[in-house]
Amino acid sequence: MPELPEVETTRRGIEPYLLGHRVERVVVRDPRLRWPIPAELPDTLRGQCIEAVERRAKYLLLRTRAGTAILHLGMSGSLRVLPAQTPAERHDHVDIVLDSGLTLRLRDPRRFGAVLWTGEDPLRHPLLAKLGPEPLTDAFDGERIYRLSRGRRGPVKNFIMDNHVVVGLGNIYANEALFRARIHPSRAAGRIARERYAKLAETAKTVLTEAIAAGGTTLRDFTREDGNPGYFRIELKVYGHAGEPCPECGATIRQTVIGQRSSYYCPHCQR
DNA sequence: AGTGCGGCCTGTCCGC
DNA sequence: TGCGGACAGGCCGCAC
Repeated sequence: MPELPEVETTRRGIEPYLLGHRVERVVVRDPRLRWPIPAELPDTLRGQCIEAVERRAKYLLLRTRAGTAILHLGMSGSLRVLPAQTPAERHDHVDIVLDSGLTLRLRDPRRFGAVLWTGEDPLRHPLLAKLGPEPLTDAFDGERIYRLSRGRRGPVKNFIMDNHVVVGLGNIYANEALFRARIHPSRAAGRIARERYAKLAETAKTVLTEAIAAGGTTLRDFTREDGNPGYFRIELKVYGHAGEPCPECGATIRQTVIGQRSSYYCPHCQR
């Protein structure tokens, strides 16, 4: 599923094809995403020039003078840039056709994604207004999460995956960041020292930065039919490695369920 | 306010 | 070989 690094790589991949281009038409083949695609979106977006392609958390923002399209890829969504006449396949739900003859095509088999529209400041949109800081900015640091964590009794893994605390730490990168910080995923968030949170903020930044860099080096050609976003081949040290030896100490990596999510950790390194 | 969890979806994999 | 069922997962929104 697209996590923050994939979304950021997608943003960088599609941006050159969108920026400064006018929307010729919008084709909605299936409006049934997480929320229905607003019926008026095609008419509203048509004729608009795309002035910016931004990302906030895992939302992509296509800014125009009239308003902003808000896209989310959910778990299975992907965006590609194709010649507009390329036949749509199964699960290709939306086309944003540009004056260049290319189209931005959204595919989302599981339809957990979203395409919304707002005429106001998108950062004030209900879905975005209460989000925590971006993980790769100075607003996210150990001090902040240490403060927010006081009194929290739930597992630290749930805590750092909470979008009000920090955005963009999905299941995979939460597992990896906790491993690198040597923190046990089910430890109560409120019972972790300040210095350990400083370390966690640092490892979270590092793992996300590495993943974005990997996305850059393996950058798919977004204009190609097979330019299909997938997992980045960064080296995941614990995620998906249950039963294998820990790369640090050789103990067997364990898998458990925390907050209804698969969690991987080294029982020896992580406390 | 914090926490837990149901629900939305479909492709993939497993066991029978 | 076919088929049912479990599983995966972001994240909203509700219940406690």
